[in-house]
Amino acid sequence: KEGESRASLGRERYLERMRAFIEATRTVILDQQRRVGGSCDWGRLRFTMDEVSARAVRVAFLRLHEKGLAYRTEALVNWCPGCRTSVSDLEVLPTPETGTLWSVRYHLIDEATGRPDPDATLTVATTRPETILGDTAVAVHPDDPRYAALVGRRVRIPFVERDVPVIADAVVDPAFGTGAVKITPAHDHDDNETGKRHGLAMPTILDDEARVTGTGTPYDGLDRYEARQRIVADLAAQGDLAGERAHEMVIGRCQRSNDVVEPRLKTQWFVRTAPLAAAALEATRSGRTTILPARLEKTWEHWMTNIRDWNVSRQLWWGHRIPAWYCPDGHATVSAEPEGPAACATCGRPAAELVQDPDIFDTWFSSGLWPFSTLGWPEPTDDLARYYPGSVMETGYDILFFWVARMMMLGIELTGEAPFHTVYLSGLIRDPYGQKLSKTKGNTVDPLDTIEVLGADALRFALVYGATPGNDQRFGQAKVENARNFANKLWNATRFVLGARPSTVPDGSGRRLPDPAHLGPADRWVLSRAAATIAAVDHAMADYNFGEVSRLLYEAIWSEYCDWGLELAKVRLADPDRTDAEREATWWALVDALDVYLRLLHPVMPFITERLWQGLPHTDDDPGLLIVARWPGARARDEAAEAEVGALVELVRAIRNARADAKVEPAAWLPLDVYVEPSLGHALEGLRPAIERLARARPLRRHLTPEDLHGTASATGGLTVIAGPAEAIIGQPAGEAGAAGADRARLEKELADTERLLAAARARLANDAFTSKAPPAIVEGARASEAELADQAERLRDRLAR
RNA sequence: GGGCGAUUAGCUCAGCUGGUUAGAGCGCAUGCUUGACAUGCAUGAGGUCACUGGUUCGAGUCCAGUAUCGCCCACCA
Repeated sequence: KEGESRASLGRERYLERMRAFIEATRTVILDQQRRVGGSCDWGRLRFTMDEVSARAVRVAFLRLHEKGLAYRTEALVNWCPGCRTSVSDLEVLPTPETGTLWSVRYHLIDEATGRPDPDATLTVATTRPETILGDTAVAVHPDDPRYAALVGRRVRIPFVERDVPVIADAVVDPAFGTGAVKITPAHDHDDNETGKRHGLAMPTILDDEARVTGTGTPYDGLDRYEARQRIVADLAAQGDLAGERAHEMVIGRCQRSNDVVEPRLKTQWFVRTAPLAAAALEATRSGRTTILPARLEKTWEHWMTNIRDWNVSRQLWWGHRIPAWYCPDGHATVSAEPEGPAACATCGRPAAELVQDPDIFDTWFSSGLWPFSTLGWPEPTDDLARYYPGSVMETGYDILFFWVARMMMLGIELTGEAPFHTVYLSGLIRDPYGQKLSKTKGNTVDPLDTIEVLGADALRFALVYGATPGNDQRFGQAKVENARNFANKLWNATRFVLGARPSTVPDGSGRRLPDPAHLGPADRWVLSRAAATIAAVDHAMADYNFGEVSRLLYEAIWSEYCDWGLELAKVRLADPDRTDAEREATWWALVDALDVYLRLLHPVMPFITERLWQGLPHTDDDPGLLIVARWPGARARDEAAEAEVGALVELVRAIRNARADAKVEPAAWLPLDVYVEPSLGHALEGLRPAIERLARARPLRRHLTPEDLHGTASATGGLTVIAGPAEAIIGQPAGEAGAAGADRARLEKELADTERLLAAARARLANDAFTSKAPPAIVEGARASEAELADQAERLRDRLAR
């Protein structure tokens, strides 16, 4: 609630609030579930706070501690004064800001008198003057001639009146500021390292809320920023402020509270990451775990090789409490038992005298155990044996380090096996303007709102459709609408198929496969395209290319199955010349292909495919639920049928183009005749009714021969169409003249295009380098293409000559 | 400072190991109450694949460099 914080509530009321929150969340989820239907076993869906995973956390920590991989020490940690807790390196966000760089004069100590020399000064540059109070040295670069003589001398720190040495350290950049750096080992990561190298004292001068403390100066009790102002003013007053200027810098802010993080010395628990990271690296390098996309493996390598020890202590209240108990002498005992150890492991003091660490674990510590703690680890449960290690971890690349890295490190250490063989990293969803979704910007999308309007399948399909591994995608309503339209298309296609059942197939009859003996070319084409789609989808799936999977299915279902398959089937089903057996075969082919598509699409659109699939005829051994139905196996394609229908598609498209070009009334049914080259003639002959229907033409009583094919169009004022191995003449409706000229112009343009391509093809083939160096298959393809173009050009010329 | 990604149609994006004329959706234009679907159908316009150079018979694709945008990592006070 607004205005309530961990600090204002106190521990008990805080925890009470949190429990209430979780209960409320649970109510919402249950309510959703009730609306959607289905059931949920709450016994198996537990928050990680419950006793099962709590035990996993304690045991994990105990094991790490026993191996010396968890240790407690005073070290510099990132401290958020707002949250009053330490945070991990990853939770500190570097934020560019304009600050001030002040130059401050420190007075050198006159070695003779032991007093500061009023005239001899060393000027240091700092963005944080308040930390002067914690300075224990001034550092210069060892090779800096300006300061060579000063190394080893002492300067006086103002206000605290402390004398500190001038030291030489290569960390100093002589070109920055004055080339002299004040060293505050307790409040800066660099300075801390320098301090350790030189054995400097590390006085802490800021308390938990970032107020100055323990300096013995009047600044004690002031907030850090107030102290900064006062110190700058006081330095100026006493003439020791040498200058100030604006300075672009990067400041660390707390991911949660946005407060400026202060490095502080704290006694905390750490996990030694070097050996864990080495094992995680070994897993990826050996290929036992693969990171996708592969380029992110580089990032992973870099991070894992530069990782620092992990501070796991948090001074928060909601979380797994660290299972360490301390005796009055400060000995730490780690125990996996909830009530703690019976006695101090070091000195044997009884449990009654021990006090548990008040801190809790970093949330990613327990999350890092998730792949096995959820399966009952450390108990050797059946679930663990069966489901660990897992297979694929899918998550956004933004938590590769936060979560995946921790799961890998802890998983390998505690179970001996990497928790998954593949890490698939998806991109992030951005808003339509490319902005990162964020609550503060208010550009977040509630999926439930989208689902309410356009459906869960549409949302899911849209997200998968746009996904390329590791690449962000902009997300807008339009994409979901397109996916919704696709769902609608699928729905209607299924409705059509079910409604087109031949009367000779009894309602409710079991599933049958189409009888090959009675299939027409269009039917064989439908089945062949389904076979091709199975292969393509399998291939894309194996590559984790889910975007490609959805694109393949969209294309196959909409542009092939619906646009041509169903249209061709309509003709055949309505054709009085076909036998019942043929109509049945056609229908069963439609059902079969639809069944395949629904199965393939199910992972991407689970709800609608399930619903539609259940309405299809089934065999006795179908499970009745698509979600557990078999994935389609590989099938043979029918090259001949694909060529035949391919030619049909080409011809029909050409006819439609010609009609559109000539602006023939769409409603006009033109007389049509088709001449097909003998090689394909027979099959297209069988598809004649389909061509007529799809081209909106009606049959001519007399079929044309090659001889009178030429001449008919101009004679009748009709249109000539030449497409691949087929030619067609469509006649003008009576009373409409003038198309002959348009027909001629169109054919001339087509001839020009064809000749341009033909010239290019011939030039390529005339190039010896091409024919000698290109692979034979490519050259063959070029030859075939050249022949085809030459033929086409020849026919167009012939046509125009008459 | 280091590393990585992106740059393809007006917009959002595909384009797998280089191979004939570079694709989709949306948008746009024209026309359609086609007995599954107007959440649809048909047809069309629209691209020097950021730039420069290189490798190759052949480059959106490979290499080098440049520019712009973005992300990650990093101890410049």
